[in-house]
Order: sequence, then C-alpha cells, then structure tokens
Amino acid sequence: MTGPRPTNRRLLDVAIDHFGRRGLEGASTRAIARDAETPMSSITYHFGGKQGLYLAAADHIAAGIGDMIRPAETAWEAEAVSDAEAARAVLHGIVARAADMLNSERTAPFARFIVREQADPTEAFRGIYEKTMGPMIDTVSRLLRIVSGNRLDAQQARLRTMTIVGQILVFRVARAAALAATGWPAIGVQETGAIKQVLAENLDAILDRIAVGNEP
Amino acid sequence: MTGPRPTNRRLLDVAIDHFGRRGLEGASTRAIARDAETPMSSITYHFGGKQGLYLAAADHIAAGIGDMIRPAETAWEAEAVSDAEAARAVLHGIVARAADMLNSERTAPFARFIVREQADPTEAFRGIYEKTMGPMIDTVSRLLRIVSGNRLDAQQARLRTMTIVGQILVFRVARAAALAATGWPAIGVQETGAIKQVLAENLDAILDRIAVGNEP
DNA sequence: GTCTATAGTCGGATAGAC
DNA sequence: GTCTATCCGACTATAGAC
Repeated sequence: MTGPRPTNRRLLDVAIDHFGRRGLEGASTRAIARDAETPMSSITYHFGGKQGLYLAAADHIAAGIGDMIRPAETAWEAEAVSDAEAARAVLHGIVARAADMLNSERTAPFARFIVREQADPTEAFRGIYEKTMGPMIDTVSRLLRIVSGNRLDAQQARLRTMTIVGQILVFRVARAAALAATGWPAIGVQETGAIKQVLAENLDAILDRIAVGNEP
Repeated sequence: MTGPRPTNRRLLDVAIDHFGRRGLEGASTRAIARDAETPMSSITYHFGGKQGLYLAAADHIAAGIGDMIRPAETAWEAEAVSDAEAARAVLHGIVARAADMLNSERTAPFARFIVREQADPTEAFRGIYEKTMGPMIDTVSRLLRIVSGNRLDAQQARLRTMTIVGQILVFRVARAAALAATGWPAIGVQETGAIKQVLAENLDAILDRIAVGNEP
C-alpha cells in the first residue's frame, strides 16, 4: 500500500479539510487547488472532477484511519481475549486511544469530514464505515458481551457501544459547546487527560453494571 | 412572543433545513426561496441577505428549543430538588425527554443546523448556546452534583454532563453509523424506546458510581 | 410588501499549448 | 503530466415596476 503521489496527496489533504468544513457542494475546487498550489484542472486530470476528488478523499481517510487502528486491532485479536478481566482492560485501552485520536488536531479534519458526511450520507459513507467504524464497533461490542458473560445480546451490546462512542465523539462534534461549558480555551493535552479520566470512570460504571450477577 | 409572519416562517423553516444540510456557504438563497415559494428578493427585504437569514434561522431555532424546554425547566426549578433521590428522577426525565427530542423528525433540522454550526462556529453559536444548551448543561451539572453529595466539583460535573449529552447525541450525529451497526432501517418510536432503555441503564450506572460512599 | 429583471461575481468543466 | 485560457451556468445582490 504505497501512498498517493505528492501532488495528489496535497490535493487530498486540502480537499478533506475543505469538504469537511463546507461539504461537497459548499467547497470549491478552485479554492482547494489554490491551497494545494496546483492548477484546478489537475483535479479533473487526477480525479475526474469534484465528485471524484470527494470519493478519493473519503477513501484516503478510510485508509488512513485503517492504518492507525489496524496494529492495535490485530494485537487485541492476538490476545484472544476471553475472560472478562482481560476484556475490560482492552476496552479501557480502546477508549483512551480513541479519545486521543479524536482530540488530536491531526485527525480533526478526518472527524469533521466523517461527521459532515453523515449529515446526509453519500456513497462515500459505505467505504468509511466498513474500513473504520464498523470493525471498531464490532470489536467493542464483542468485548462488552464478554464482560457481561453473554448476558447482553448482540443488539444491546451494539447500542451500548454507540453510547460509548458518543461519549468520546461529543468532545469533537460539540466542541464549541464543550468549551463554553467548561470554560476551557481549547482542548489540549491536559484537557484530554481530564476527559479520559471521566470516560474511564463512566466505562467502569457501565461495565460494572452489565457484569452484575455474573460472579455469584 | 408572537412567532414570525407566515412568509418569514416558511422561509425560516426552509432555511434551517438547507443551512443544516449544506452550511452557510453551501446553501443557496435561490433554492431556499424556491422551496419556500417566495421570490429570492424577499430574503433581502425581510432579512437583509443570506447572512441575515442565517442569523435569523439560528435565533428561530434558539427560540423554538427554548420554548420546548422552558416548561420542563421551570417545573424542575419549582420542585427545588435537593435530595439525591429526587435529582436522579429528574435526570432520568431529562435524558428521556432529550432522547425523544433528538430522535424526532421534527427537531432533526434543528439538530443538523446546530451540529453543522459547531463544525466551524460563527457568531450564531453564542445565541444558540446561551438559550438552549447552556441552561440544559447547567441544570444537569447541578443535579449530578446533588446526586454525588457535592463530591463532584463543578468542572467534573460539567464534563460528565457532556458525556451524557454525547450518549444521546451520537444517535443523531452518527445516525448513519448507528443504523449500519444495528441493522435498523430507521430510528422510529420502537428504536427510540430501545435507545432510551440503554441510556437509562447507563445513567443509573454512572449515578451509582458518583454516589458511591455517600450513604455510609 | 411583493415580484421581475439584471448586474456582477464565482463556480466546475474542458480544450489545447507545452 | 502540467498549466492557461475560456465557456457557460449558478450564485448573491439590487434596482425598480407594481
């Protein structure tokens, strides 16, 4: 998997930023080309047009996030988690890592693009979901079921997974509200630490509850 | 507080929908006017232009949501909640109500607009936050502190409030992912019920944990 | 207050030089 | 492969009839 060529890569990075902020229709290929320091016609040449660039941007995101989480994923698989205690530890690791990812400025454009895309989803969503969110949700759901001693059915586990995702996502999606509520000027390393602590406590609370009655 | 005139109201409703889906720059005043069945120049006449319409749309949302939550809010205030048990009950009520609101199709355009606005916030955010999200976050944070017997400080309570908001918000913001994960075709009354049950269990789990050690 | 007509700008696409 | 020049449609704003 060699990455895209320099010109294309610059175009893709800029495109993700613009599309994430203004959406497919709102973004302008002229502005994207200008920021990428390349003529507008190179978009047509390399990607076939605006829509092609959008889909390529989505693929680029999916590949990028996939590369980020794959090592961790396979490590978890390798552990062949089966007992509840190990599952809890892995879940804590995933949540902490996800919180770091979602709050880092490097992945902010990715997050914006994905959230924007869901406001009204296009065909680009399928690829992003299958390569990034889907596997993550599957993994977390499986771990939740292990913690519950299979008391949770698959559907309940998936719903609960979404609520855990939401606890992390809110600090990205509703960042303006989070800053207003906390009085923080920005979410940096220190603030991410405070968030992670609350997330860990909430996770423990939820895990305790779904595990209730499993150790009589 | 009499509402806007019919033409303006139609314009505002359509504008919220368009702005929420495509953003300020992406939306077109032509398309808005067409859908509202009014000439484009009426936007200039009534709102001074595209930006004026955007700000008016934000105000309209703030007023609308404010009207929705104010009766409930004042009812909670009137109860003068002070003991933990009452606070828990009120919190459950708020979460259930918020879940209903966020999943109803009627408020979907509002939610889209607000989330979109936060992707990069304009001056419209301030009004929305102060009239809708701020009071809600304050109320929930105060109730959490009551449940904790004031063990939580204000900042911790606010962070935890955001995570609770996130659990509800995720089903609106990441709806496409939620549908893919659950296999649901849509989020209707039945699905909202399942979500609310999980939210209630998570809330109880979190409340149990922050209340730990308060009844020796 | 409501609507039409138009001015001026900016959008995406593309032809064709190099 | 890279870039310039150009086409044409869509955009916002506005002047002015009614």
